[in-house]
Amino acid sequence: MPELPEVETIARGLAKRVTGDAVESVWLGQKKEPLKSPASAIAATLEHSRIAAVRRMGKHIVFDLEQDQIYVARAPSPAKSRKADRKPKGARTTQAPSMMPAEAGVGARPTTTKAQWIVHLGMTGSLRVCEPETEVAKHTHAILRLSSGRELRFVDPRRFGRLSVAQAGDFDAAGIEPLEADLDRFLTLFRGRKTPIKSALLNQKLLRGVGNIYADESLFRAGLRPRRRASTITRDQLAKLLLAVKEVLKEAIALGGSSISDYVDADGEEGFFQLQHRVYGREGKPCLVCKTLIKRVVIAGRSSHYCPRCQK
DNA sequence: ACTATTTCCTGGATGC
DNA sequence: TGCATCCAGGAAATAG
Repeated sequence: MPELPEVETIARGLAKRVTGDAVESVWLGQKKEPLKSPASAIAATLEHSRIAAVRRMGKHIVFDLEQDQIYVARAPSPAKSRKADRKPKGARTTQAPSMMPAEAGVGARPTTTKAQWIVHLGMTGSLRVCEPETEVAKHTHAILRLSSGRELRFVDPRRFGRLSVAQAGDFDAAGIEPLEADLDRFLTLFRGRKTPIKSALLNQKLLRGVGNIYADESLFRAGLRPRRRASTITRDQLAKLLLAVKEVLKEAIALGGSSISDYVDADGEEGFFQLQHRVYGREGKPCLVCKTLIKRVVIAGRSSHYCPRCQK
């Protein structure tokens, strides 16, 4: 269940491995859930693009792409392009268009277009760099063939993950980055909100990147119960919460994230922050501070763990 | 405009 | 051993 620290770890690992590489061809599976943009748009944007950078925005992994245009194709009529988009079901692979230099026309100048490939891993999504001969895992939904000869594969059994493309600059995850938030901006997020603070922390339109584990851990460190109404929390308590959120996220990034279920980073390494969890997954166990048994309640459909004594 | 609840998915764990 | 049931959870959709 990749949250901000896991996504950060994965993005860093991928950046190390594929920055500067180019996408030669793309295969997309027939399952439609993982594709947020049309398959044709994803393939067209990725193919023949260089990966200029890989970074994290909230829980999204953003691949910054650059593509040299040899010539600017005449825009096809809408009806024609609609038809061209309708590909047969099953394996979809597009071939490189034959670009004859003559077609470029005299005086045509190469231009570079910039775009982005955006990956959300959902619960069980993973991106793997592997050799072409590696057996294709079950639930593989996308394979990018790279000019280095390797492949970048998107695997996601539960299909909560999402792939999309955007023109450069068009993609902007909602909410503020918790690690960049200052107190004033943090305070405005909760002003007048009657929702439980746990729900507010999970709301990506407010704060991006915090998920169930880090919400629970942050609330424990701040001494706040998950059900506390956001608007009833004092400025001082929110200041403490912001510090707790940043501290938890930074510590988790330093340890490579939390490995529960089968999370591993781009190198197949497990994270170690799960060993630092003080409340998450510890229902019925003694609080590490006061020995009171940790409670679990459901908020916004999520398991929420807290110490009834340390958190008010 | 907010807030709360339901839905989508599969694999692993549990119970009989 | 086998089969049914439940649970995990991010975010979009739906309902209130």
